[in-house]
Amino acid sequence: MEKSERRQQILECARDVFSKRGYHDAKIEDIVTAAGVARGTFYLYFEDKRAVFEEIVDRAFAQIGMVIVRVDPKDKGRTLGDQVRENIERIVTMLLDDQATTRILLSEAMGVDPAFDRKLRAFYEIAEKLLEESLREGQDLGVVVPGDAKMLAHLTLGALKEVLFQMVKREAGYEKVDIIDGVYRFLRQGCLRVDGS
Amino acid sequence: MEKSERRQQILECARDVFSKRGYHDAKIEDIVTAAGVARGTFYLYFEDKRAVFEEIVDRAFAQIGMVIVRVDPKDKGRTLGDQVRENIERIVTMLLDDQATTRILLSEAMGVDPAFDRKLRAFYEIAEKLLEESLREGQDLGVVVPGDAKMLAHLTLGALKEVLFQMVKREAGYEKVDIIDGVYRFLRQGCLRVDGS
DNA sequence: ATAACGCCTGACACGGCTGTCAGTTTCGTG
DNA sequence: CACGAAACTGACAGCCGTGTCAGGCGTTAT
Repeated sequence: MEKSERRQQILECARDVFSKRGYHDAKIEDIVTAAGVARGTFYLYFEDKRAVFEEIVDRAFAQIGMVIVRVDPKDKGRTLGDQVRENIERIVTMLLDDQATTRILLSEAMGVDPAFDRKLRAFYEIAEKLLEESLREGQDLGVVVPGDAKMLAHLTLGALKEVLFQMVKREAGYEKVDIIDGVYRFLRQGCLRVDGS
Repeated sequence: MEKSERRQQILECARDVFSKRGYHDAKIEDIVTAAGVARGTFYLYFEDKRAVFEEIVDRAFAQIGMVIVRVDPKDKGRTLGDQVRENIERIVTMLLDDQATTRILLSEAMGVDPAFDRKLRAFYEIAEKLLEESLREGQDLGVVVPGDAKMLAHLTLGALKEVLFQMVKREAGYEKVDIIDGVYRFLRQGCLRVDGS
């Protein structure tokens, strides 16, 4: 078996094990057993446990980064709403496509170790800033409600994250299109229809 | 020092240590050092590490349970909107009041061990079911948008959780009232004002 | 004074997991 | 086939944190 091939195989097995057991409960032994190789082989391809984990997360982040497209108000072909919706669709599609990794991102990644936590936060902060800026632009254009853009970004991301988390954690069987639709409508109109303040 | 007093003291120190370092990175040594007692003393009051952690989480859940009040459509004194808002206010107040515990609940609790994870999920499921039912009632009354009530529950809880998480994780200085307001408005009207589907 | 009690102590044994490395097998090449 | 290189193996040493327990110390009762 070729070197890069084996590496990839171990990486995938590690991903599955992390996804199932969580970072701390995943033993190197589990990974190598899943991959059908000996303990030592693992260390030929990866520095240590944390290094594999980091690579899994890094790849996932890179993919997410690729998939987000800035909304363009001047695009005459598609409405702003469509563009937003398409972003949601691309993100959801990607995450549902590799559910094991998504499970890792959304529930196991935090609490690995302090240094790793910082790294994670740095990424989230970038994503968040991007969304926040977009929202602020949207406010100037009058397509986003006024108010603290940063908080709106948190609210939005939180809602999306939770639904996806539920989707991958329990194997709750939403259809992809239902998720996209549900999230989009929630962003457009919230959920309450009460009078008052 | 009295028994119950010491117990409480160790509990609080444990909470702080867990909050700062996360469950796995928190050593018994850290806890007893913080409490200014010897290693053995800890084990006079708690079965083991996991038992303290469980107690911290249990107490927090109990408190949350106390604080949620069912919305009553027949209440003539307060509108439904006010009642929802008051629920948000009570929850937010409680969680911001003990930020260390909130930090534990929102970021360290998952991934402790498989058995504990199940327990956590059970709780969330109850909270979720409660909200889901309320939303469904609301839909019958026409004060909640139509659509999958379970998904609306996830979206709502996710948005709330994320904002609180940001609040306690970074020491981002929102005012309590801003959070309550932000969340409430998000639930009432979402954030997008675009045309189309 | 001393016994009995409650509370506390910290050195230590134990177990589990990691990362290593000397040795083995497999592969490719002349 | 024979030889070197490359890939793999798994027993093992070392580490680290846990939970224990035999004993210490102060206080109250006799």
